[in-house]
Amino acid sequence: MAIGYCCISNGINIGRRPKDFIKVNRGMIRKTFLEKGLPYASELSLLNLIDCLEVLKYNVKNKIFVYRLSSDMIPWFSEFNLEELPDYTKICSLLKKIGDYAKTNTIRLSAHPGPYTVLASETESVVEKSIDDLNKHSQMMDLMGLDATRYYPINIHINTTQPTREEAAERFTENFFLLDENTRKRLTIENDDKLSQYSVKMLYEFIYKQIKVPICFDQHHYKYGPQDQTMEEALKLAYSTWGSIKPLTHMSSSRRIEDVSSKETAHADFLYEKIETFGLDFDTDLECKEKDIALFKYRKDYGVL
DNA sequence: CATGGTCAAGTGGCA
DNA sequence: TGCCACTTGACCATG
Repeated sequence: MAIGYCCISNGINIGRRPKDFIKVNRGMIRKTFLEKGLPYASELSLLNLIDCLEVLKYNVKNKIFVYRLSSDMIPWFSEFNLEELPDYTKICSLLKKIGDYAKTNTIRLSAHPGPYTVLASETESVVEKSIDDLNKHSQMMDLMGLDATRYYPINIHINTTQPTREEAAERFTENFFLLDENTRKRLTIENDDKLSQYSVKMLYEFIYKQIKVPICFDQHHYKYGPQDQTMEEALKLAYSTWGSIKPLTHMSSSRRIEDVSSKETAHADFLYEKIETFGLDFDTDLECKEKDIALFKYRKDYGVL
């Protein structure tokens, strides 16, 4: 099992002055985008991608071979196509470098578009934007030269249950076919942390059975989602959907351990429990606020690499 | 350089 | 009804 973290490295900036911070998610507010437009978006994208490569090098130095790419590397990407950026050529060559570096060093990259990506939305414009967003994630991976397989997954939640779980899931399976081919080959789906949303079993019944999209198991979400299986059953069912690809899972602890006033579904700074594998081999993203620092602590606390 | 108000997007749960 | 949470706080005007 290889363990990684998501998007932001906290450790890489220890000892650096704020102006020298390495970060992959420089952005801007709407007002600035309207004022400065594509040239500035291009400039920030370049800086983010340069730093992304630095983060990968830092990861290898620290024996971290699983890493989730930030979805915020290209600011305002919903508003233009990559080809429109003044630095398009440089951006392509950087993406290629990132992919080459990842492959040479066997880093497993993934992406996880967020709450605004609702492929199953009842609103047509939201579906269109979601398709565009997913295809753009896939396009970046294409430019990185990454295989279009679930070894480099683009993982999403269903993000809606309107008007019912079953109907939303059905829309998901229909809209799936509107995605670019490589996007479809990369897509995976994740269980939710709310009783009203999707358990692993529901994803399996409503979606996997129809379109064979593998299920990314989130152990923390499992605890707060519909309790229709034991954790072992849910993990094993999700595991069974990955075929020959090593499954990817998510792990985190409840923030309530650190702050009794916070919501139990919120994520903690660190992981406070050992990852239960039930004898299976899979990769894991730690979803902890302290990022790579949380990974180092986990290794130390549990004596694992 | 530090601080605090403000900030694209969709959906759902909670005070 | 408005805020929080979500895969991740960060931007930027001001002092």
